[in-house]
Amino acid sequence: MNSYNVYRNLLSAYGPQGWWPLLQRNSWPGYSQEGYHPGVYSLGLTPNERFEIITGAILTQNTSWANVRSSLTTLLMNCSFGPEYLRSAGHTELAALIRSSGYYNQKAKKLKTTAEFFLQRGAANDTPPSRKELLAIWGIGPETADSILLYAYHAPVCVVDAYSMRIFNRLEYRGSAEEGLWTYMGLQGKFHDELPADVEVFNEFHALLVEHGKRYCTSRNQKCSKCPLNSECRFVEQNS
DNA sequence: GCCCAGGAGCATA
DNA sequence: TATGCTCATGGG
Repeated sequence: MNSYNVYRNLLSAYGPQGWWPLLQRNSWPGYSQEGYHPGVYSLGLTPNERFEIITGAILTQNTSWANVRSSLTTLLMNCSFGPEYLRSAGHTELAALIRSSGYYNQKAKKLKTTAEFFLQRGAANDTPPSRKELLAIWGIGPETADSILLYAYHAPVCVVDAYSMRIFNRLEYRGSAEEGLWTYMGLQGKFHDELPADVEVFNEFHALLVEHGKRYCTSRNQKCSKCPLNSECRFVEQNS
C-alpha cells in the first residue's frame, strides 16, 4: 500500500491536524484552547516552546495525550518549560508534577537526563542534534527522537508509532500471512521512499495516522465499514 | 473488573 | 536479532 495515497486519503478525510500542540500559544490567533494550530506550520519556536514539545514527546510515551496535557499544564504553571528547572528539581517533586502521565518515576528521570543534554548544548540548540545523539540519551528511543527532530526542529524525518504499524500491517494484511510484521526502521524507510521530502507532509502524516488509529483502525472492534481506507485494505478484503 | 493509550530499557536466549 | 517483563495513570 503506497504511503502517499494513504496520506492524501486521510488528509482529505480528516483535514490538517494542527500538530504539535503548544499550550503556551493557546491564546494565539489560529490556536485552539489545547494548543492545536491546523494549517499553521512554520512559525519559529522559542527555546521554551521547543522544550515544551520535547517534554511532551517524552511524557506521551505509551500514554494518552489527555493524561499528558494535564501534566504539561502543571509544568507550564511551575516552570514554563525552562530546562533549568527540570535539572534542578528534586526527583520526588518532579515526579509529583507529572503524575498524571503515568510511569512518573521513569519519566522524571528521563526529563532530567534530557534537560541535562540540551542545557549542555546551550546555544547550539538552534540547530537540531543528530538522531544518534538523541538515541544516546537515556529515555529517548526511535519514536521520541524522530518526534523531536520533526516537531521541535522541523527536520524532514518521518515518525513511526504503534498506530502506524497497526494500520500498515492491516492494510497489507501482514502478520497473518507469509509476510512479517513491519519494524520501526522498515516502515520509516518505506515512508521516506514514498512520500515527498516535505516537513509539512511528514508533520501531517504522523498526526493523521494517530487520528485514524483512534477513530477507525482501533486495536479491537475496528470500524471497517466506515473506514476511509476500506476500499484498499487487505484486512477488510480478508474479513468480508 | 479488563483493555488501551501519540514507548523505552533491560535481561535473557 | 528477538521476545518478555517492567514501568503506572486515567478513560472507555
